[in-house]
Amino acid sequence: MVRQPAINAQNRAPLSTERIIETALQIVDGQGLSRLTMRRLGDALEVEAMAIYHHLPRGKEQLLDGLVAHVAAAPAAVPAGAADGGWRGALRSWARDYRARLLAHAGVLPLVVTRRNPTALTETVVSLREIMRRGAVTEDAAATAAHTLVGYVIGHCALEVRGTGEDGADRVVDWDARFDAGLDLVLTAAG
Amino acid sequence: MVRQPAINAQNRAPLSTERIIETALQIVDGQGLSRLTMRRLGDALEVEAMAIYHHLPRGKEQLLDGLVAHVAAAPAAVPAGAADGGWRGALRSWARDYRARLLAHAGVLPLVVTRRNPTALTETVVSLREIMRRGAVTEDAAATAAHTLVGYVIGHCALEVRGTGEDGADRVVDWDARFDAGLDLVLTAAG
DNA sequence: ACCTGAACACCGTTCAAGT
DNA sequence: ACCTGAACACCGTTCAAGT
Repeated sequence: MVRQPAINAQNRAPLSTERIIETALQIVDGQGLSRLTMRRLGDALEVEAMAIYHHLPRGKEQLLDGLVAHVAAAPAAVPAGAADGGWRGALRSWARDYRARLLAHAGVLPLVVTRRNPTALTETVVSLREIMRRGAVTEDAAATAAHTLVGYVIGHCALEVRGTGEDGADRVVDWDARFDAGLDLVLTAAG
Repeated sequence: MVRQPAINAQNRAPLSTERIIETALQIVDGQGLSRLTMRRLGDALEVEAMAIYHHLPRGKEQLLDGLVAHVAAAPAAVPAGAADGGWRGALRSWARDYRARLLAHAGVLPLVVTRRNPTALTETVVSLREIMRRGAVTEDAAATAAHTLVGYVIGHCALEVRGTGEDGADRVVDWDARFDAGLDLVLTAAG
């Protein structure tokens, strides 16, 4: 048995920014955003809370920014060649994936919505515009449609996690179907 | 001079739920959501923080719910007769007003997005569906379009306050124009 | 370099007490 | 009925100290 450099004297994996962010996301997903505290995060990492500051000098602000970057940065894949469904199909499947991602981490949605984190959503919007530009959509129309699409996806997810309850208590809303229907409206109008 | 029942012995207007909510909104608009604390709110109301609990027994939770209800509950006006622009025009002007409202109170946007507050958005969604039903849109299409529209408006506002910055540092985005353009896409597709 | 421990200035909330 | 004051169990963060 030679030494294992990834394990320190206390037999624990050493702290890393990535492990901190992932553990924080577990807490948010499991217990909600309000239960994410530096002290609890320290406990989950089996470390004193203050150790976190060594990896995230800006403290909790930086932690929350990291969470947003981790879930909101999901660029769309540019379809290889003339893929089936064309650029609309590529945008549709991106939108479905992105929605699934946001709903899986609904606790961070308020952060995604209002944290001023340029890089996180920027890549995503740029990738959407690129897909449309290749689909021969004019630059202006692509810019508008990209914002419309991202706005729709985020906004609809927000409605879903809130539950608008406009059908009374008993009638159930089929959110999957409703999302797809609204997505069709947006994609049909784009370009 | 007869007695002024609205002024108490300490020469202050008595506390009321409405005055509490409005003062809280002023703090959020002026200093941001993170600076809204019960103690600071008490200071602004010239009262001990604990006095607030007499009017809002559920404490800060109830306070935040009140803020959401105050800014997010804005039903659309049903157009009198066959107004100019028809139902699309009514929805368009509602959307513009609603956006202005959300941007004026951007600090509460994260609360609007994720607080489980049925009544606040429910009235709004119902009023939108009602307008479309009168415009001879089928019930299913109206339900979908209402969610699409509200989702778009909220999501777009979220993008605006974040600032996606996808055009680099110098090129400025005309958010007003972009919102209107996206709104046209959604309204054209609806019905 | 990486982590700890004690300390500071805050939080939200309870509860008994005042008027 | 309405508000106060002290107290409790938490926060995020700084800073000197340990290894």
